Amino acid sequence: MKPQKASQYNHASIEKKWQETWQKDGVYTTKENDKPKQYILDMFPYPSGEGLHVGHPRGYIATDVYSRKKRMEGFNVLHPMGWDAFGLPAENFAIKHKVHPRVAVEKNIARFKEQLSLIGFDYDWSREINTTDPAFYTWTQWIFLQMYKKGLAYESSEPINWCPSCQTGLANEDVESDGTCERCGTKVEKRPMRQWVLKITDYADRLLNDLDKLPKWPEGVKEAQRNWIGRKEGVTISHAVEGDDVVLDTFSAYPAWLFADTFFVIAPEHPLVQELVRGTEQEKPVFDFVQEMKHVSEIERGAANKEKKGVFTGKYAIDPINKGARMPIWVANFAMMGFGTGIIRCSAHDERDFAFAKKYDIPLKEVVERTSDGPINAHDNSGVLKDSGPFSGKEISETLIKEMVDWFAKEGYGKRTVTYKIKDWVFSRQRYWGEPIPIIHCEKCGVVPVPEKDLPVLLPEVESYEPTGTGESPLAGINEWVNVSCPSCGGTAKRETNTMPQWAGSSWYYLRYIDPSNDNELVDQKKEHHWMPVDVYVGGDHATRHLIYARFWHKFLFDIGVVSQEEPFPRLEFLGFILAEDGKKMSKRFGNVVNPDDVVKQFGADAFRLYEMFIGPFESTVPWSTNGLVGTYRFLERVWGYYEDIKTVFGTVDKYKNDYKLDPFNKIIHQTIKKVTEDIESFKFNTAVSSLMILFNNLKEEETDGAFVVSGGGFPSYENFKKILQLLAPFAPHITEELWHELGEKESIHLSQWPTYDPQKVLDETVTIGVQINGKTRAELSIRTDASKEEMERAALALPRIVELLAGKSPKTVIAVPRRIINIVV
RNA sequence: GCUGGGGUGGCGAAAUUGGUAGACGCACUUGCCUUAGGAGCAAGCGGGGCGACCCAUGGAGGUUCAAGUCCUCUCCCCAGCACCA
Repeated sequence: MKPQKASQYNHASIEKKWQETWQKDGVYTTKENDKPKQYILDMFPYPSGEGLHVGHPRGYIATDVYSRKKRMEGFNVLHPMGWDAFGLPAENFAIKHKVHPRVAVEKNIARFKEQLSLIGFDYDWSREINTTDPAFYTWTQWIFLQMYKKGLAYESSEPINWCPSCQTGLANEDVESDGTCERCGTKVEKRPMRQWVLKITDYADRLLNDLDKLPKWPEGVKEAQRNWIGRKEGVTISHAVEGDDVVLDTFSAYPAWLFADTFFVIAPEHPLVQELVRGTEQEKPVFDFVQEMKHVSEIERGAANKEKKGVFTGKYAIDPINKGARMPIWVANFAMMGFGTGIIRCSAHDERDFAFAKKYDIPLKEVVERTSDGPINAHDNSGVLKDSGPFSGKEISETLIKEMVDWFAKEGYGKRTVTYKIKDWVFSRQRYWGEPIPIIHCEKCGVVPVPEKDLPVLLPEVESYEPTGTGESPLAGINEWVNVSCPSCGGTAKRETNTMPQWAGSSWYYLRYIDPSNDNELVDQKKEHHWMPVDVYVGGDHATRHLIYARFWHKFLFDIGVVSQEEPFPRLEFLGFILAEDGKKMSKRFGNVVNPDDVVKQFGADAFRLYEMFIGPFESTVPWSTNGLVGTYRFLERVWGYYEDIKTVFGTVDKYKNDYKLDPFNKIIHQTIKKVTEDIESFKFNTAVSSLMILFNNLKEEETDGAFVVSGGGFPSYENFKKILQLLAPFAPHITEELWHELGEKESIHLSQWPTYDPQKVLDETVTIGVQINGKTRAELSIRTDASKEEMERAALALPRIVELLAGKSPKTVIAVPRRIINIVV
């Protein structure tokens, strides 16, 4: 019998002890040295008032495992953590509870840190950063000024998205596809107002093309960015209007139907509409329609099944393509000012246009043989063109579309044009809790940037954080802050009172960790060159927002010589969420939140960490299961119990170390070293954990046949047992540290050298393979790994079971694949 | 509608990238121990059949000695984008 003992595994005391020791000894402090570097980064959190639930730390645990392993492999590891603390939630909390947002943020950060510390992370807290720290945001403002100098930050008064609840303007990226505010779910309105805008469109092509240089990004994220950038090549065609000086421009990326187009529609808010109808008898009906449309938001108008409505302007445009044809011009709800030119050439082949034409009896022309009733849809790339000039008789294809674009441009029907879905980044917010935009408005000089020596422009104290709702930020009310003298002429001037959006700080924060106390420059060039790029960037969400903005800023910083690479994050690991046990999103609202503090208290940080890595593939969304966690807890109890057994059997560690010469588990240990090493590298943590479990299951079963035999189990050698602990150390840092020291080690296991495997020892000398007859497995064969095909065939045909089944029939062929399979075909 | 990712036991999932499908964990069943708290040990656990066997990776075809994996068609689920001109 194996010695039976109650487990002495006391996670609470072990974990507390080592967390304190690691901190005291500065085990995880990153110092500059000559070792090869690894910069491992989490998307830093927004410290909300709700605290963490068990879903949040999944990514942090992954980077923790990865960075611990890298450190043990001899890399100089930078694994920092910080806080993305500007933004609306803290401000709303502050308004509600009448405290300064800074106070709320400090409290939340303290709470987050406390929760994180219980889990035993290896963050280098000496590099902690906070986007609301003036020493940090001075550089956010500095980058803005550099963009301003390069003409990439400009003022605009175009109508922008306005959230009536948050009372601030928003970027397109902050609006959900159903037209609601990403923060609060309120319907977003269009509202003209003065704002600061960053010219991200200047970088659109590079942001798009360089995605191809990121092979280690998930395809889905890259595709989302491509869609968001939305680059389209096509032709812009200009049309003269009969009896008018007006020219109508239309854009087409799909010119297959240009010969079919018979009418125009213009967006109601298009300025040309007024010109077209001024003084005509259509002026009144058109004006009424435009007024009506003003009350309907663009998003509502865009709802897929919205009825098509419009009014005839009474005017005709001349079609240069179908020589001189007269095309009636309509104003219609389905044309959008924000898309293309706001004017559409319409044909029978577009579902929308078709429905509209039928409703108002507008003549149509078809350029494709029809096979069914109703519209022939654009973009299905099928059909043979007719009545289409030189393209008649040609089959529609992607190549033909490209040819047509070229032809229309070459023949002078239109100009080649590229359009983008991505719009310039609306960068001002009419709220308090953000970085002040470092600009001064002078009566005489106009817009004057704050001189760099005057940075940071500190966010002033204010009586009320309430948004004013007038399109001015609460800062506008602080006269002593707003009124300044112009840095250029000394005359009276006013500060810009808009603040930056939440995304500002996160667009460059990863550079700050490199040199967190550097107040002289954004980042020391030499250190930047040493640490960048980030080797692994881990996070979820933000496929298009943060990850596009950060790439944009980084490219800009590259252009002005501050950073040395064009892309900040060559490898991105996207993580899946953890749902509640009921399969729903974990949320206070559903009352299904599991708190990591409770889990850690009951089962310990190690079991929690191990479970979060074991729960499923890192990138997939999976439901939480406290029962599943019990499994990893039991596993750690077994690990602990295994050490207890060693002590019981050998008496002392010294005896185990010096007198025990057997090692029945050498092979599987080497196999596990290989598996765990490779799996951590490729973020396959679930199978790494499973291979460690398999290893321990085997340790139990193996028999030793010499001295120190415990009936029912043998032990690995002292050295090999330490290797096993090392493999487990990144996942379960506390229990392994404790046992490591129990085994007589003085240094931290986390600073020890990662075990390597001997490729020779990984190979089995025999394998069990399946023997199939006509592709169906009928027997098993245990054979030497290096057996030749002939040997395998002979051995398989000699198996009694096979002889019996063949019943004298001779096989047609035998396929023997060494170390894989034997298939006998009869 | 477009794009991306998926559909494998009761559940979370593995599968050497074309080679014995279901590793590992949970749940469950049986037995031992008789156990204070999600304890331990042994055995079992996709479905059907007493059986040798048969059927099984959303569905239907195909390629192959061999398909969860490759090809064609098709049906669902999740995410992002969408009256995109």
